[in-house]
Amino acid sequence: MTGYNDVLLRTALRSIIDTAVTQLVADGKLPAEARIPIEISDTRSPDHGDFACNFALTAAKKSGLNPRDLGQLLQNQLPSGEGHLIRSVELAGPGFLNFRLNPEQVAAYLPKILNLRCRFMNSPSELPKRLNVEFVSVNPNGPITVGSGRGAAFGDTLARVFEAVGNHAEREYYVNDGVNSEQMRLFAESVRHFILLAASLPSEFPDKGYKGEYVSDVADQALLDLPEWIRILESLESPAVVPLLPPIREAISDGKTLIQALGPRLGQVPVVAFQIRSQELMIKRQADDLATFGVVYNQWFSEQTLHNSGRVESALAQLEAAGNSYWAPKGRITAASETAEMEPDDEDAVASADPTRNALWLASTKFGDDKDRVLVRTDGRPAYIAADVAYMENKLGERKFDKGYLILGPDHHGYIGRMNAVVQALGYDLSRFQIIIYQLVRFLKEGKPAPMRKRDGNIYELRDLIKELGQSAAPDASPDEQQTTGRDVARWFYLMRSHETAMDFDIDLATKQSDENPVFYVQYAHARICGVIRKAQAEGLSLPTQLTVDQAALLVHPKEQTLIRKILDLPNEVVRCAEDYGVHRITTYATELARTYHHFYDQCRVIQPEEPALSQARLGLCQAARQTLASSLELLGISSPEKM
RNA sequence: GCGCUCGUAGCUCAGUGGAUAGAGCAUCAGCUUGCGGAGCUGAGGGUCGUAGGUUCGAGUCCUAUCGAGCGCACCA
Repeated sequence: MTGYNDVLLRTALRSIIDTAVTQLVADGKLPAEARIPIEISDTRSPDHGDFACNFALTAAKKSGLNPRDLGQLLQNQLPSGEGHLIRSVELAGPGFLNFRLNPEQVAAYLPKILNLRCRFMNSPSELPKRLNVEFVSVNPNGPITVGSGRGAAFGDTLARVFEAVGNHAEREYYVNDGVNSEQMRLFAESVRHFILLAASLPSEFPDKGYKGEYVSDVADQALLDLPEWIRILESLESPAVVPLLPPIREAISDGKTLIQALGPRLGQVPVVAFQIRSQELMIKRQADDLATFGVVYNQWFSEQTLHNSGRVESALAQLEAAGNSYWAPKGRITAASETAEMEPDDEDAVASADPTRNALWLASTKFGDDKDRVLVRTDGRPAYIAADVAYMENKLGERKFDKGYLILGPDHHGYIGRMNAVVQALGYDLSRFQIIIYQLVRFLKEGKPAPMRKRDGNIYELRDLIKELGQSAAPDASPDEQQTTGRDVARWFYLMRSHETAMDFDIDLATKQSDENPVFYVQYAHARICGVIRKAQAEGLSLPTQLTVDQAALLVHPKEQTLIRKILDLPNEVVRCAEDYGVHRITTYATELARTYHHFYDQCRVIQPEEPALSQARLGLCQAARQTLASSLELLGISSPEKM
């Protein structure tokens, strides 16, 4: 079985050097401490060769030699010259070893790449892991905003990267649908207000209610789908709603709306019914928007099911049994490094005197959190974090994921301490849980920050951004094509920067100058290759899906060599991304690969009837470049057009 | 006040402890009787916020400091 490690040029070099060092140690020329991990790096300029190694510098002290002498020793030990991967080794500067490779040896990797097709494969030495990536998870009382877009693009691409290196990655969305949520009730009351208004019934807009356009959208939609109302009202099992059922049933066959069905009796529909229906509609809207963005979840996990199934209760019992929670009055300060003693007010004094008004606390300071957290409030209702405890137990215990990742926005970094504490309080190793925080993305319109805050009635939604980018970048395209283009541009812009950096997204620039967009530069390279392949086939050349080593050995032109080496680097980049989550490097890589191809194209004519063998070899190189570009774009969730 | 994150070219940002700090956009100058010019070549542009420290070597690691953003609920 061929794994990606077998096609890594760097891996081969590393192993050659490692073997040489091992031999030197065995011969007693180096102490055993000199055996350190080998690093292969790019050279700064072609004058320095193809690859460099800093072994002599890093291992000098441990070997008791000066770097130049150590470099000399290693240089003499390395196999090089005709027939070897390494043609020559140079000792340079303070002790770098610079390698020049034999071109035909490099070209021999091309057939391996072609055999792999577009797929990465798991390294045979490691078992695939079951990973869970939770991201976006905004409450079902608002749409997917352009702010959440960064988390959506990042989380989805990270999952793709995990899969590319051979793991199973499940994308998960946690739905905060707890029926006791005050925010959700307020959202339901807002929707209800719009519906009563539409029915010309008296209604007052709730205090601090939700105003955005999407709220009235949800209200409009809620009026249709009468069977859903039947289902919800029946599930309430309340005698009060029984009289409402017949008129709704009747209206279904007449094709009427809820208003026409109930008229003034609309006011008798309980708020909880509005809460369930508006929540369902909001979740569907979120799922639709994310699907448009290329993000499809394996699991929409409902918080309420944790309460209904008793999992919250049992998780809390588990904490208590482990001694990681305790009952104590309100306002108790438990931080170990205490500076400001809080004076209990009168109400606290009453609570302290009355044990029935104690709250259940998570002893999270035991696990490094800066304060203990309330699990169950003094009124007996579970706090939000109680469901989190059950959810974490469900992920790591019940569903047994090897590792859970939680992607959060910059406003949530306060969660790190408490969530890490929850994991440990449940008895799990912290290595099975990782929170990744992405930084703020600020949208500029006409040079000013574009408003996108929830509940200000002026929400900038992800769907708007996709539409806007698609229309301006492809004004003559069909709506479907515009949507794809908008998605491609948006995902690229979100992903081209490190998730650790706060970035500005200048919408005017992204729309006006979309022709100059780097995503088109990369996609154009792919389309150009497809054009060359089409032309070659029209001229009777066959597209090689396989090359022999002898055929590939013709590819010794510097631009061909650079292109092959760049192609071989993708697995290396992907592995790094899986390790440190820096998925933005894929965009950098794709841009570099596209540029390297354009350079090759400029100097190496592919289709040359008088040179059939070379044409075939170059066509094989084109195919490998096309595969690799398409793989990179696929990791980013961006399309690889064959024509533009 | 405590905590997290970030300060790199005019702008937006890359940058595995390594050699002369890079790309895109913007500015300027060039390239085509040939496979897609949405391309290629070149030029200008930098006190890597500041000051110490660690080491053979620091944009990168540590400390301090200045500046910016965000978070510090019996909300979810």
